[in-house]
Amino acid sequence: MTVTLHAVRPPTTDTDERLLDHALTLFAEKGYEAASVREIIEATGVTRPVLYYYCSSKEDLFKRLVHWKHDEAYRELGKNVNETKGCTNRLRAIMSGSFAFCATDPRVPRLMFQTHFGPTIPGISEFMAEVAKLRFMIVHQVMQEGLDAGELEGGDAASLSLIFCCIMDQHINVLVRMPKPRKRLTPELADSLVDVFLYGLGSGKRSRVSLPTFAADQ
Amino acid sequence: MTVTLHAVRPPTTDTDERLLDHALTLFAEKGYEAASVREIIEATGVTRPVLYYYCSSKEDLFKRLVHWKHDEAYRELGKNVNETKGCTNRLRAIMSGSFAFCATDPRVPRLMFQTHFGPTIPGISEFMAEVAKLRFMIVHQVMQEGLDAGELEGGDAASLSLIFCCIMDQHINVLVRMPKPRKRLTPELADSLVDVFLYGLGSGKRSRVSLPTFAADQ
DNA sequence: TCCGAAACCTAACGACCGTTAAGTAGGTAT
DNA sequence: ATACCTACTTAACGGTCGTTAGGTTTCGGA
Repeated sequence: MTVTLHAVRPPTTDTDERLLDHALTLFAEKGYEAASVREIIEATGVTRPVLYYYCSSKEDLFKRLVHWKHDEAYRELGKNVNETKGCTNRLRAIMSGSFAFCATDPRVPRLMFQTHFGPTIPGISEFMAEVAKLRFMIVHQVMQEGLDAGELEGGDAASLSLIFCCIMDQHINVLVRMPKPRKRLTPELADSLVDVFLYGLGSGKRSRVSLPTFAADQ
Repeated sequence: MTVTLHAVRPPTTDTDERLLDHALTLFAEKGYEAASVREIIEATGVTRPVLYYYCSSKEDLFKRLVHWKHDEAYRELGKNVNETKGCTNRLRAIMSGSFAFCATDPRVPRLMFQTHFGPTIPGISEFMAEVAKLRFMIVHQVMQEGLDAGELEGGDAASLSLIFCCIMDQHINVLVRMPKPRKRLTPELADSLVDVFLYGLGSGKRSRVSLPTFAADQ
């Protein structure tokens, strides 16, 4: 049981895709546990065994859905970052690119974050941690380059990445739950938040920040 | 149904308190929905009607528990802030005070954040939003004072509070899920994160940050 | 000594959950 | 025509959930 399917299986038929899409809507709205397969198949307009015809279980349905949407976002983000030069610009690309993707379909970040930050669900939480790690590594690499190039200072790449992701993810997480997230997750806000990350919000004389080392173990 | 009990009802008997404490453990570990009343009463060593003797429902059990622990933290935090003068020092007091409280009993932040950021649960999510707002208002007031005193600049009090809470809450949320959170949520890290908030992590010349206005409506 | 409230028990209730056994319509290759 | 695969159907299965009806013990006050 709970065999991880590493192979990505995008939707094959129209019914299949509608099933995944309605699953996205309901999972994003009520969470993995609270959204029942009965609701999903009812919204899609099919019967229950149809779902089990395309997916081996509810867990498999969820993973197919996340893979489907995540790969889309991940490909786009990676491309944007590679086309950009310099740490600051790359951070802006990550932040505004993520904002843009989340603004186009708020269901995706709603599902991602509430599953990632919500209660532990056996089989699901580990999967989401893996998915989140992929995105974190992009940020981590940009931070390391920024430190090596002398554009950043004050801590190791892991600490800096954590702070950056705190600001980015929580803004998405909070704003996407408010009305009209499209009006809130703007490129202007993204650029300003990168500025906050780089220069802070104090009016006083610039001080040298020195974060404690981030210990992965212990 | 779902009548909000505004009156706080702290534990009355030993059994009552043990019930709330084991509920905290299980809610923090598995989440509100996944932790069943059967598990809670089993861990406590009583039978099911005992739970319904002290609480009118599972939802009431949860709210009593959150009130119990939150009031404790809230009183302590408010006292620490009032004893401190100056925006920077107050922010340090909030951050390190929150870190200290969360380090003493990681179950509390685990329950708080996973319920607040997790999937919407009717009756519970609204309650948690109210609870979270109390803490946010403390931060908001300190930010407003900092702006008025000229210690802060670059945005309105709501935007600044959101950024500060992003950094603080997500660090708690992430670190409290890792092993030995007591070793991670240190006063040193708290002070450093306040420095990051004030001065940023860029090595370049100080730039003036200007966040877009935070619109509560629209 | 009797009473009643507080603190507990046993034993079910109905509702919903994820899942599946078994069968069928429709197209396609042999 | 027949065998076969895909895409679906009806109708249940066993399990867990939150909750409660109704009875028992304990014990301080009248």
